[in-house]
Amino acid sequence: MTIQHPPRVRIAPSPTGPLHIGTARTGLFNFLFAKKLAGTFVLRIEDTDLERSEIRFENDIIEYLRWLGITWDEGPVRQTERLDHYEHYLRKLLHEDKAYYCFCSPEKLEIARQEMVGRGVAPKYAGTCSTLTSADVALRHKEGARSVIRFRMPSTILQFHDMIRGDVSFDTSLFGDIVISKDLRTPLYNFAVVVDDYEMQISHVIRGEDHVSNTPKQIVLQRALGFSTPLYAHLPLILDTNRAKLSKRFNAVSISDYKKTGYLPEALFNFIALLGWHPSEVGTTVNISRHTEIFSRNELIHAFDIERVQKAGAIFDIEKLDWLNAHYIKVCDEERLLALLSDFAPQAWRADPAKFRAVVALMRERMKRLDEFTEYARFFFEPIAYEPGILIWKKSDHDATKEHLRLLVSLLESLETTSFATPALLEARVMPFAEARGRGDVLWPMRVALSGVEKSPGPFEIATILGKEETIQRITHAIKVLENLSH
RNA sequence: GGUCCCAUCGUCUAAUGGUUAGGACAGCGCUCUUUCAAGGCGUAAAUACGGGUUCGAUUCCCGUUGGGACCA
Repeated sequence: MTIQHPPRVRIAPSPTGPLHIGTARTGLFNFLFAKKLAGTFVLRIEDTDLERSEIRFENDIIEYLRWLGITWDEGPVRQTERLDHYEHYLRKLLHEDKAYYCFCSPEKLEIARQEMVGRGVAPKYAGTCSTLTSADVALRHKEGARSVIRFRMPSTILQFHDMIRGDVSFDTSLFGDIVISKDLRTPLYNFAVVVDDYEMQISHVIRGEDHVSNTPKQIVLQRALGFSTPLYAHLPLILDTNRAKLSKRFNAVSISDYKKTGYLPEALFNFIALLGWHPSEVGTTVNISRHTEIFSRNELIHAFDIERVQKAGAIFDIEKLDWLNAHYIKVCDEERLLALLSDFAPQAWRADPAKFRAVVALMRERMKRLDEFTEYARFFFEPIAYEPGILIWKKSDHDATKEHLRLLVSLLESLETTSFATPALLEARVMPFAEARGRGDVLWPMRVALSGVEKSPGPFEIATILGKEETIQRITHAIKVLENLSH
């Protein structure tokens, strides 16, 4: 397919909840599509549901879209600021008798619906009010009767082309006369979308698969209004591990949650882009190694092709996200990482900036998420407590361990402070002793004495950060602990 | 229930009529090693099923099964 003009695309989230991973994905694909083709990306806030829309959610959506690096060129445009436009087209449809007022009560409609479902028929409006004259309508309105506006659904087999799935067709007679607006100032979703997409000159509608059945309704509306029809692409859904639409009951679905647990935006961006899409191995100018899935923002933009997106839903696999995140933490700019960690490390840990920096440099290699830093790095900054038993290496015993630590302390005391400058330097000084007594016999208790945990970076890395004084103090303490244990 | 959509390793996917069905994550093994990670090397693992079309189907068509979405 060739695209002649730069496309105009949009995302249209409802501010009824924080930015959801699915909305972010739709936004991301629209963004990639627009950037690739030098098009325009519009952000539209669909806030016509006054009951559920909240400004804090709109702010959250905007904040986290930006955080992810999904930027738009126009907007945000709010539907509540466009009520005049909807009213204009509503009046036009009413005037042309393509829409009509319906006075049927919800109770009666519900009874009719139940009856049709009982017969195994697709429930649809019977058209009771479709024959009302304008005089009837005027009278009912004068009496104060409540009404909605329905669209006269034409009966046709409507076919449209989907950029991802190919041709899709629906029998519109199954829809019945749908409600398009509660009143002249309260348009419903399918109607408002049609007006907005037309007026904003949206050329490609890229949205979730949950909207496929709305598409024929919208196309019929476009035709009634004399609007052109954009091209459609319905993205497969992101699935939970139980293969159902991602739900907040089982997983974190808000982007803000991912930020809070320490995922980097570029990791999420990279990961989400690969959920349901993958660059072609050939035919692209981007250098895509066959052995990596780490792609920069620009690589993703250049390689993006909407027609290559998968048709089937994709399960959200957090393990892969973790792996990507670990990678991005490793290659993150140091100053930026230090700043990012401010949300995860107590202020007191920064009392000695050089020490904090050294700890970060060491721990960044083993973190999958930023929030792990809080736990992994704690022993560098706070008093440690541990089960005395873990000081003893599996192949050693209590007395030997105590003896090794005593000798180690005197060795360390004899060293110049400069020996603690780098792990390599310290290692050169201590290793001969460790070799003589058995590496594990010395290194294991040394490391545990310094860290208080069974799993940690190496003893020399820790000791050089702690410094000579603190190192000796912790080992001395460990010896005391062992002595108390034997009594 | 009706309508629509979908189906390659556990997961994300590559291969659009001809490949020993490739990669990534996770797993497992080895290596490194004082521990845990990381790294390096290696390994296991898939075309849902049944019919066609074709010299040849992961690939095209039909059906079955399974899954999902939407409408309620």
